[in-house]
Amino acid sequence: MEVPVPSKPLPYERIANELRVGIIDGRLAAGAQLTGENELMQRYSVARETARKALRVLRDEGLTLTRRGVGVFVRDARRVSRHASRNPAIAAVDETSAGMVGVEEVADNVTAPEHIARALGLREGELVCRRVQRQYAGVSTTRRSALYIPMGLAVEASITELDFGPGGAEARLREAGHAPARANEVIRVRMPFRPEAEDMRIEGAVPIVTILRTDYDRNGLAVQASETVLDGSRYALEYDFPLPEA
Amino acid sequence: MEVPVPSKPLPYERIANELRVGIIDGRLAAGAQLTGENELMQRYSVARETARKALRVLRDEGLTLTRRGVGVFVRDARRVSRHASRNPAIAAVDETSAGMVGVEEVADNVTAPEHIARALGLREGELVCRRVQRQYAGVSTTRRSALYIPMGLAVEASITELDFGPGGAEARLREAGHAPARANEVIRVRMPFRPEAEDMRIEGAVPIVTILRTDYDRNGLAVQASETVLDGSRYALEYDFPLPEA
DNA sequence: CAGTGGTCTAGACCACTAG
DNA sequence: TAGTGGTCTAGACCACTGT
Repeated sequence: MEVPVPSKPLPYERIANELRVGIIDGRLAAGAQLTGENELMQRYSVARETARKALRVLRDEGLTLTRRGVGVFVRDARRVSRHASRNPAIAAVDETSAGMVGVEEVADNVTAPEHIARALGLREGELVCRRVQRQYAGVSTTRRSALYIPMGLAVEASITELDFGPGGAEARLREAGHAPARANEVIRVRMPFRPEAEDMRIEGAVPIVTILRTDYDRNGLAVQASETVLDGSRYALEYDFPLPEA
Repeated sequence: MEVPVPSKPLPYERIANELRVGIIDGRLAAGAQLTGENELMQRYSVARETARKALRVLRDEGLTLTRRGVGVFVRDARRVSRHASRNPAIAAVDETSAGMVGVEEVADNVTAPEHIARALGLREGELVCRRVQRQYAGVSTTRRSALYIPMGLAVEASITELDFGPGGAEARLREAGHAPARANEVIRVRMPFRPEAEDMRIEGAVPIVTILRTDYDRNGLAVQASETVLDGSRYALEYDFPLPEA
């Protein structure tokens, strides 16, 4: 191990460390307010930017959440489970956040984006029926998703713009004999870009999870593909799957 | 929409935006060096900290990687696929990174941590056989994992410390009639803590993925549980699973 | 209004890397 | 040694929030 011993922590590191243990060991519970910049400056005899830097470390670790003009607070680390095999995958909408919860939804027909075309086995430029959803929980968006169905199938299953009918696209596909029998999901994780974070009203340093899902009917035909973006701090993703024999 | 128009971007935002589009549209390819602090100061007539702040935005978005004394560079966004149903789940070790690749491994017997005991259906304080792995790719650790097997099963399957035999624990369990038949995985995403990031030699703002996996034999007995920590920027996780009839 | 965090400056010193 | 990024200071002004 050529790891150099941490020797003497820098001022901002020392402050960050002390605050962090307070959070992790529970002395500072979720929602609790941290010592502010001004008091940190006095208590540790450091300059403004140094106190700020310490607080920035914690925010970058996703431990805190900053409210301008108010203060710095410990984040709520609770998560909602998303079980991929279930329908709907997200059973309960985030109960942790007070305030209104809802889903915004629009539908239209577009030419399939490249990666969606690939997932659905379509040729470039083919039409798909698209439904875009946006889920709110409290003040922030917790989920954004786009569902794509090949145009031919959509027509066959009587799926039209603006109205997927009772039970959603699932039910229509089922009625048309294309009930989804198995699915594939590809998960990617990354940090949101700044404009994106604002759009999703993501606060602090929170990773984003993107899920590209493809559903197949019992004949192996790709019947729908969806792309979902989740606030990574609010979900736990769960999968159940069989293992191959050999 | 009550979203206020961005009006006039702040100096640091403007700099960050210009650099970002350069990266996203490909003018600045992976590995390319960005304009440094000093030149940004002159080119935009801003102070040190302002130029630094612009660069920090990109680093926080996981787009760049900073090498002290050298410069700021565009990250390589390529990922390795981890297919949960396959064995091993990670087919190819990161081909993108030159340099040595390897796995460090130690095994011992310990009392099961609480969440592992829960996953394996053990009572608190029961013994498990543990194997800890650490995978390197180039300079950085790309994976850390701990595998737990109930002591009783480990004995039955002739799994001992320091030597899991050819084919690993899988093969031993199989021979003992406890071949894993299905698995459950729970995925969580978060930002690494500072000490943790140093330990994993994670550079820049990169989310971490933790996977808690439990394998069951055909009788539904939990035969092994594992906890894996991945550098979220380097992997794409893939799942294939059947969907329920109803 | 007082208190909070957000941005910015000008200048200093340090640590690391390469040629 | 020259050039890079990392830390820190002291002070300024702004924007937002609550009372």
